[in-house]
Amino acid sequence: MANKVTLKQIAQEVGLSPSSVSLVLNNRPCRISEENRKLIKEVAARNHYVPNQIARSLVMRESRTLGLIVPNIESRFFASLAGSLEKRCREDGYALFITSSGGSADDDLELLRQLVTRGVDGVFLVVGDEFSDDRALREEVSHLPIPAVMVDRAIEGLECDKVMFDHEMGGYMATRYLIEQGHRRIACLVNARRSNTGRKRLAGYERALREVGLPIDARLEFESEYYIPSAYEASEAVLATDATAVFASSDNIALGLLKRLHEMGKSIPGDISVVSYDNSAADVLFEPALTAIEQDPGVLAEHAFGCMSKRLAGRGGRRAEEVVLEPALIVKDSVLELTKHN
Amino acid sequence: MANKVTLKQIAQEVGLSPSSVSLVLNNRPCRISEENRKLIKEVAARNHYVPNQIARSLVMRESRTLGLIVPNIESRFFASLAGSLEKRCREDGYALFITSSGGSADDDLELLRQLVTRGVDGVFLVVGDEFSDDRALREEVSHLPIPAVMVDRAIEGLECDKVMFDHEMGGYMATRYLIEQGHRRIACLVNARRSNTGRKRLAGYERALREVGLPIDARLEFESEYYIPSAYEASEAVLATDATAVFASSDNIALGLLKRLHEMGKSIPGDISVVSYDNSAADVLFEPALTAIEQDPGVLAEHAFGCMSKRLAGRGGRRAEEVVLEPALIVKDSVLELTKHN
DNA sequence: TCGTTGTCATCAATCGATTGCAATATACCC
DNA sequence: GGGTATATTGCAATCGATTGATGACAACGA
Repeated sequence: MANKVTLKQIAQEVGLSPSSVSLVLNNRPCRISEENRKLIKEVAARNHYVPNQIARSLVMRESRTLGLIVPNIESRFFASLAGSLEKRCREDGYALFITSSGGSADDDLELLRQLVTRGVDGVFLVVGDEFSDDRALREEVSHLPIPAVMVDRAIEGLECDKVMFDHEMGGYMATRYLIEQGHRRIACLVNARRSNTGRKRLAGYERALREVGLPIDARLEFESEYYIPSAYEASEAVLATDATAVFASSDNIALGLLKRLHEMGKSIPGDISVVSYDNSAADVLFEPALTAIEQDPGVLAEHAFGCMSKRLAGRGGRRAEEVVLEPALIVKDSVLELTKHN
Repeated sequence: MANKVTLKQIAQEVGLSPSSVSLVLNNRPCRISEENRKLIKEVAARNHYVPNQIARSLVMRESRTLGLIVPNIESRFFASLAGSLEKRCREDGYALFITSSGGSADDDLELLRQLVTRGVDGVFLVVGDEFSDDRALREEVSHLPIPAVMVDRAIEGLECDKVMFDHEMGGYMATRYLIEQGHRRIACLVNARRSNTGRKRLAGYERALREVGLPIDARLEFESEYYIPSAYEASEAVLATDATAVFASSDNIALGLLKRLHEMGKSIPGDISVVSYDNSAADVLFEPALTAIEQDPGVLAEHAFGCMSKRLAGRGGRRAEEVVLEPALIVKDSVLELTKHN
C-alpha cells in the first residue's frame, strides 16, 4: 500500500513550485520551459501521482460526477437502467455513482445527502413510488443545490425534471390488446396500494375496459407487490375467477403468476392468456414467450441524461421539463385469440 | 435549486465563529453555552445546512465511503453482489459507490482512479478475469494508497486480499454429480478462452473425469462467452455430440443452451441432462428447475466486507488474506439418473 | 545607464471544513 | 483589589489543489 503523493511533493522533488507542477500537469497554457515540463511529467509518472479530486473539486466546484439512486439494484429493470445510464455518462466524461436504497424514503434521503455532500454535479432519482413518508425527501429535493432528474417514477407535486414512460398508457395498451384478441373477462394483478406506477397501470387497464363498455369488476382486480413471491401468493385467487386473461403489471408479477399457473397444471395461453410488463427478462427462455409492454431502460437513460446535460450546461429552462415516453407492445405467444362470440 | 450553504454563512448569521458552529454541529465536547448551541442548530436547520463532505474529508482524510467495480451491473450475479455489499456497508455506516466498467481493463483502471481520487476509503474489485491487457491495472492496484479487496476473481500474481468461491471445486462438483448419476459422456460449455474462472471450472470438470478414469475428450469441450446469445450459438455443436449431459459453466450459458434445446424439441432431462452455475436466477421459473452449482453473492459480500473492515481498522496482516469459499450443489430437476450399464 | 520586452516561474488567496491553542470575559476566593 | 479558576469563544494553520496577479532575470536598443 503506497502513500498518497501530493502536488507539493512532486514540486519539491523537481525543485519547482506547486503552481508550476499543477500548470504543467493540467496542460494549461503557461510558460514553463520544455525541459522542466518533461521533468515534471516524468517525476509525476514515476511517483504514480494522481491528483486528489477532492481537493480539486473543492476549488473547481465541479466533479464531473453524477449520482443515481435506485430502489433496488437487484431488479433487472433498474440494473439495466443503471448500466445504460453509466455508459451514457461515461461517454460525456462523467462518472456515475450508483447507489441502491432498499426503497425506503429514509434511505433515499440519506443516500441523496451522501451524494450531494460528496460533490456530485447532479443526481438521477428513481424514488418516490412507494407510499412511505416522503415529506422530508421531497423537502430535500426541492432545496437541492444541484440539478436532479426524476426517472421512471416521481414524487407527486414536486417541481423537478421528470423522464418516464407513460404507465397509464402501458396499462391501457395491454388491456386494449387483450380486448382486441376477443377477451372479455380480463383480470389484472397490480401493485396499486404501494406504487404510483401500479396505480397508473391500473387506471389504464380500467380506461381500456370502459372505452369498450366492459364492466369494471373489482373482483377481477388483484393486488401484488413487485416481487415474485408476492405475486405467487396472489395468483391463486386470480385463477379462481372466470377470467380468460390476466394483465400482470410487471415482469416479476408475471413470473410469480406463471409459477403458480405451472404448478396448477394450467397452460398459457391455452387456459389463460397473460400480458406482462417491462419485458426486461426478454432474453430468458420462457415457455411460452411473454407478450408484454416494453419500456426500454436504455431510452429512459438517454432522455434522462439529456435533461441532466441541459441543466448542467445551464441550458435548462426555468420550469421543470417533463418527458413522457410511450411504451411498446411486444407481441409474443402468451395471448390466445378468442373467436368472438361474446 | 437552492444555493449551497456553508459553515461560514451559518456562523455569520448566528454571530459566532465558524469553529464554534463546527464544534456544535458535530457534537464535539466543547464549552459552548446551551443558548448558543440551540441557536446554531436552529439556524443550521432553517437554512438546510449540510456539511460539505468534500471539504470535510479533505481535512479528516477519510470519507466513510467505499467503492465497488464490477464488470457488468446488468448481470444478475453482480447486481446481487452489489446489492448485498451495499447493504452490508451501510450497516457499518459506509456508503458504497457502485460502478460498472464494461469489462475492459482500461475502463477498470479509469474507474479505479476515479474512485481513489474521489477519496473512497477502500475498493472492492471484481476485475481481471478477461484476458485484456491488465498490466497498467495491476500496476495501479499494487500502488494503491487505500485497501483493496478482490472479489470473485483476481488479477493473477497480485498481492492483494482476495475473496472468492472455488471455481475449480465448482466444476468438479458439478461433473462429479453427473458422474454419480451415471453419466459417462459429459460435455461442457465454458468460457475458458477469455476467463480465469471459466478456466478453473474447466479444470474442475477435467479433474472429476480423470478421477474416475473417464477420458478427457476435447470434442466434448465447448467454448462460450458468458452471454446468452454466445451460448445459444455454441449449443448446436454440443447437441451434435453423443453427450448425455452438459455442464454449463454459468447461468447465462445454461440459458442459451436451454433456448437452443427447446427450439430443437429436446427435453431436459429426458434427452439431455444439464448442470448450471450460479443459480442466480433461481427464483425465475424454469422448466425444469435447474440443478446448479450455487455461489451465494451475499456470502461473498459478507466476507469481502470482513476483509475490508479489518484493513480499514488497521488490523489487516502484513500479508494479503485469501478467502476461498466452497460453492454448493443445489439439486433440482435437470439431471436424469441413468441406470448404470456403462 | 535606463527602459523595454520577453521568458520562466512563483506568490498568495481560495474552496469549506476541522481543531489545537490562545484569548477574553466573568465569577470566585482570600 | 489582586490573583486564580472557569466558562466561552475565536484565531489561524491545515488538508491538496487551482489561478490571477506578480516578480526576477536576461537580452537588447537607444
